[in-house]
Amino acid sequence: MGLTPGELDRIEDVVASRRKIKRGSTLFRNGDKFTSLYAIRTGFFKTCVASEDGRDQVTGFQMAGEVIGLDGIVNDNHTCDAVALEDAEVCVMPFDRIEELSREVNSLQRHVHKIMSREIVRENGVMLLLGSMRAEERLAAFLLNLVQRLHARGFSQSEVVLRMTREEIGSYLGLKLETVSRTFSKFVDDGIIEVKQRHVRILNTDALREIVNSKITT
Amino acid sequence: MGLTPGELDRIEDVVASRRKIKRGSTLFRNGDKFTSLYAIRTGFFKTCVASEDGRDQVTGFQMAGEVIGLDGIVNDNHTCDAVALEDAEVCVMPFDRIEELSREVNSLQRHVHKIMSREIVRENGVMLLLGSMRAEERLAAFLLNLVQRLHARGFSQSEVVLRMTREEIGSYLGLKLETVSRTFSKFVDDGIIEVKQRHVRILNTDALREIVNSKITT
DNA sequence: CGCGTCATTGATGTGCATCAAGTGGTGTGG
DNA sequence: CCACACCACTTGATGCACATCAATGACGCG
Repeated sequence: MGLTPGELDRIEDVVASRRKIKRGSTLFRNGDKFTSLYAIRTGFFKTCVASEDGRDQVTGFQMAGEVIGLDGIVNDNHTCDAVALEDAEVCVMPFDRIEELSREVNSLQRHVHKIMSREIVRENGVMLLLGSMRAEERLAAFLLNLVQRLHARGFSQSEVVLRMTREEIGSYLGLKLETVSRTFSKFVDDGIIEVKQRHVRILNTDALREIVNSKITT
Repeated sequence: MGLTPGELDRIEDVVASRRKIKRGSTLFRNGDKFTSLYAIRTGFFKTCVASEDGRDQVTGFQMAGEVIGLDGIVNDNHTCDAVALEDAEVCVMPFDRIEELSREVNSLQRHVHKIMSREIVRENGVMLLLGSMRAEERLAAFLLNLVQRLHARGFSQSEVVLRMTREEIGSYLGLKLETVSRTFSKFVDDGIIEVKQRHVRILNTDALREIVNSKITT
């Protein structure tokens, strides 16, 4: 990332400790005091927000190398829950330490800004998805995004083991779990993917891509 | 905001110039090189993203005192369009200058982080809206949010002049313009608001609030 | 004054939600 | 080691909220 060895040392300084989170338990919850950002070392998380009346929305799925907790900065309180979907380990990075160090290390400062901006852009994309896409388009976009991120981490481009339930996928995509299930089945019928439980194999990436950007085509 | 006079001087230093934008023209566009953030002095903007196939989604409406351009940081390119919905003026704040100064002025650094985090939290809320609310709930939430922000700027709590078309509201809320129009009409029938063109008067704020958080009630 | 843009309202269609039944995989305790 | 219970998932039948299509009306601007 273009850092001098000296800078690298400083960056490691932002990690105060590590923390293990069991599958199903939360790293932080809505209302919790904000102190730190968390870099995921291993494992898989979802973040979700809830409204007073009990509605619930998954706002993202995060994997190794990604940072969560940015929502807490503005009010010194977290506004969403971060739940581990499998046993996980995170680096705890106290935010005041991050701010302190990023005053000295330009590249760290830059890095922090980019992480936050990237999250804003990602959410813009989700808004586009939720606001204007149909069920098939949403699921296709979801699958493509997932394999792309996994591939960047050295995993297969065509095989995914979903860490989340159909209901969680549905919540993220603004669909009901039955619709998610039916749409998976349709993709299978069309020969685009194979599904066995949570194992998904993508047979035709281009077909998925076509589904995503085509309002007209079935 | 708890700044010393010296710090205040430094903060004004981030403003390189001002720029006027005519109604209907863009402050920046998807693909434009990112150089600066913009603080809105006067006027009203929308930001919108587009997908390759021509789909279009309004991602936010911004008014005086708010900052736009954060989407450009991550890739040094803007990923959305910012369009003035009325004649506007912005402060141009070159981002490298912001980074430079925020290394020296802690409160500025903190401020920048909060602005970005606030945007992330706002978008989380929009995702909840798009993913789980019905048309009436969406529009009620939209109106409440709008008057709340206007009220914080010294305007009426009960009267709004909409700066955007029904279509733009619909795009933001994931609805078609006809649905927005019909929902306005329903609120009028129910005695919750008065509508005359783009002038909206809120007669019963509590009713709007009830609509927002109640999955069950009609 | 006439045209273009924006908004309203009605009639009809459809994509997804909802309700409901059944299957299969997994984990647990007898 | 098997029986049972539980949960996630699939699939079908039906309904509804919103989209779509279409006609008309109200401003505002040149």
